[in-house]
Amino acid sequence: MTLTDRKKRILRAVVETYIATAEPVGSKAVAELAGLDVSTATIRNEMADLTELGYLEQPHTSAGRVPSAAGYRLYVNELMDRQQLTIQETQRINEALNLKMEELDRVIDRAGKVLSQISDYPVFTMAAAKERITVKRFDLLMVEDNAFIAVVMTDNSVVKNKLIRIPGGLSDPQLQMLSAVLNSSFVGLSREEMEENLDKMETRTAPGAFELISLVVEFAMEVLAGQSEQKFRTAGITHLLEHPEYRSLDKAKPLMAYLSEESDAPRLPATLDTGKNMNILIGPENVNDALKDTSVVMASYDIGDNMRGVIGVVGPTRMDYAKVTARLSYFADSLTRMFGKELPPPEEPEE
Amino acid sequence: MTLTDRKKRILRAVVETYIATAEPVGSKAVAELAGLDVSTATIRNEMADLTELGYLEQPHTSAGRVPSAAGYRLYVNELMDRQQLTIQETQRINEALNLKMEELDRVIDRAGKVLSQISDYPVFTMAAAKERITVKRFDLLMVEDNAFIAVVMTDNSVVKNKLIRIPGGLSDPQLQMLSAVLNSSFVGLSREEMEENLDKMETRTAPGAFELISLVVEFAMEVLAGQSEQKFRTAGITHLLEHPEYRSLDKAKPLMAYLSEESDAPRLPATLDTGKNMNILIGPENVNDALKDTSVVMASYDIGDNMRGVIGVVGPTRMDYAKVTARLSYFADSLTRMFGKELPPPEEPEE
DNA sequence: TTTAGCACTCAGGTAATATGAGTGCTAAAC
DNA sequence: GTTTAGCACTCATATTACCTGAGTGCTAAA
Repeated sequence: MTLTDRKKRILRAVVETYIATAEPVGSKAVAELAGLDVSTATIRNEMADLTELGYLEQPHTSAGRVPSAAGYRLYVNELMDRQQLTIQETQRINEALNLKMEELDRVIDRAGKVLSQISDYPVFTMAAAKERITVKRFDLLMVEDNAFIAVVMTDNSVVKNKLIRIPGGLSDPQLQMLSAVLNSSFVGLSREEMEENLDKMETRTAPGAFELISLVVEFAMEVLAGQSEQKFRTAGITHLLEHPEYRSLDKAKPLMAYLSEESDAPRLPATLDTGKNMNILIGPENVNDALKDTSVVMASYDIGDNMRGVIGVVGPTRMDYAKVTARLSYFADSLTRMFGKELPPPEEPEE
Repeated sequence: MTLTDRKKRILRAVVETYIATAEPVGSKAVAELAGLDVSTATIRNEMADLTELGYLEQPHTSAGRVPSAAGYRLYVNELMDRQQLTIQETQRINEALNLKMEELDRVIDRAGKVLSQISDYPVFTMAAAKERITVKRFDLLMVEDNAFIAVVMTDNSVVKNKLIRIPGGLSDPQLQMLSAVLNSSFVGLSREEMEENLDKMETRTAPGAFELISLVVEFAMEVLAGQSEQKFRTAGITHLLEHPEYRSLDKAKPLMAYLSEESDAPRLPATLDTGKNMNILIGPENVNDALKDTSVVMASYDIGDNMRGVIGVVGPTRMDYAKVTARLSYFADSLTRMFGKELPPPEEPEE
């Protein structure tokens, strides 16, 4: 059972004016906006039907209509126009991403900030390794007599280092020995495997040597843990306060606390339909309690070989989905392209 | 001209009850609280005097009194009791700081988060190099044939690395040559000096070699820049919303935007009296516009040899100064001690 | 110098009332 | 069957008037 064309146009008009005004929409406003050339009474009848069908809701008897979650869903799936970005916006995005010589984390942070600015909603980002990562190689560099730098390179080309001090001092041959052990016994192992291996080694190695080895291996394990850990970051949370649904602090506080990682609730995408590269979760579709009255639009992108990132926009259910999805998908494509995947070039907006 | 003892006790009572209740304080409340055994009429006379002198203010004729900035100042300087921390709090702080194996940034972040939790106000942190820093040493490690890792160590013992790809590939002798040039010509130089040196070198070096050199030197310059840059971070900004002065969003928004680095205003401590290690700025004493109705309590601490950090608490002028200063000074001492300075052990609170 | 007493002020709460946008329903028109 | 004009009804919100009470300053007596 699909809706008549007229019902769809009316629903669309309701959703769009409600998104714009945040006030319940009456039959008169729809009559003017939907361009249907029928009277308000007809519209009222249609709106009554739509309410019956569960696409609209009525805050109280004598008020206009407001879209329900199902109404937004239908709008997002079928009714919404694809928006074009302005040239300024695409330039802004490209500038933000085209800075070279930056670390991955900083690029992602910057991306979140810019997306937040051009969408006027808070933005979150996450990045994590897709699968098992291992150490590809260890390097040790002597510094003075009582310290060395351990350099660990993972198979997703992340390089981390740490300055390790040894009170007793260390000779050059000792260092080479250490390096040999590390590179022969701990390369190609996952975090868990490293731990096992270290345990086995403990009994059949001289205590002094073992201590050295475990210092470096523990650092490597940390690096691996850091790679598979989900790094949740946010930008622009104060944009929340611009929307009337968060004018009351009781509403705003929990969500802001959640986003700024002051609450311990699990981080966002419990559900991420990996088939599609753009996901929209509307209000109650969110599993997480803090997000029940909130919509989330998110996209995923690939980082290098073995990592995957998610970038998403958070806002009231009355979110400007058309605007947000357009900007977000451009962003996600740009990020993927930037990290090396070849994609067809994005449609450039016309002058 | 100093105030009579009675006036001081009255002022103190007003400040403390106003801090606790956020409501203008009347003569009756003061009579009960200040323990002075005089009538409310007497108190009224004294409060009229204090208003005359500029220590108190009256929102409107028939309301109680509220401390002025000068009133808070006097309270902070002379009247305030030193608070003791509870054992739980000191344990909390120590736990938060005693995690080894963490990077500096993460320790500071964690410190901000915990301070915010135990003080119920937003917290900011900054860290920056005190003076000129230079590169102490370059190391280059070959990775496969067309890439190497550049490891840069600065004289404040920070080590950073970067994976550099060279499309053409690079031989081992070439790499050793590069390392020799870097270590002989760019060690001990500041960022600016490096830049000069690089310019000079351009004319009298083979283009291919120069390109390689500048790739690494530019990375080193970035590292140095990152060290002297002020890293401004915040934690717990949503605590703002718990205080009635920020119940209205018009008040809360600009300050939150400022703190979450969404505004471009210059970061905090324009004034940091480096003589003392604890600074309190009350309302209009803040130069920055976004902080005009806000108080800032901050402390500085030393990080290793050549760096200095600032950690501070932001809140309404009606801030619980006694509570905040006690916690903050314990924190700053702990941080300094943690980074190696020997200090007399802090007074442990009694059971 | 302190205190009791008193008239005065004024922000904030409560209740009463008005407004008007929007509805559903009916009956006539198309 | 569909559409529309008309009308009575609903109810959130704005407006207004009024009341309350905490707190004040001042005066005159202790």
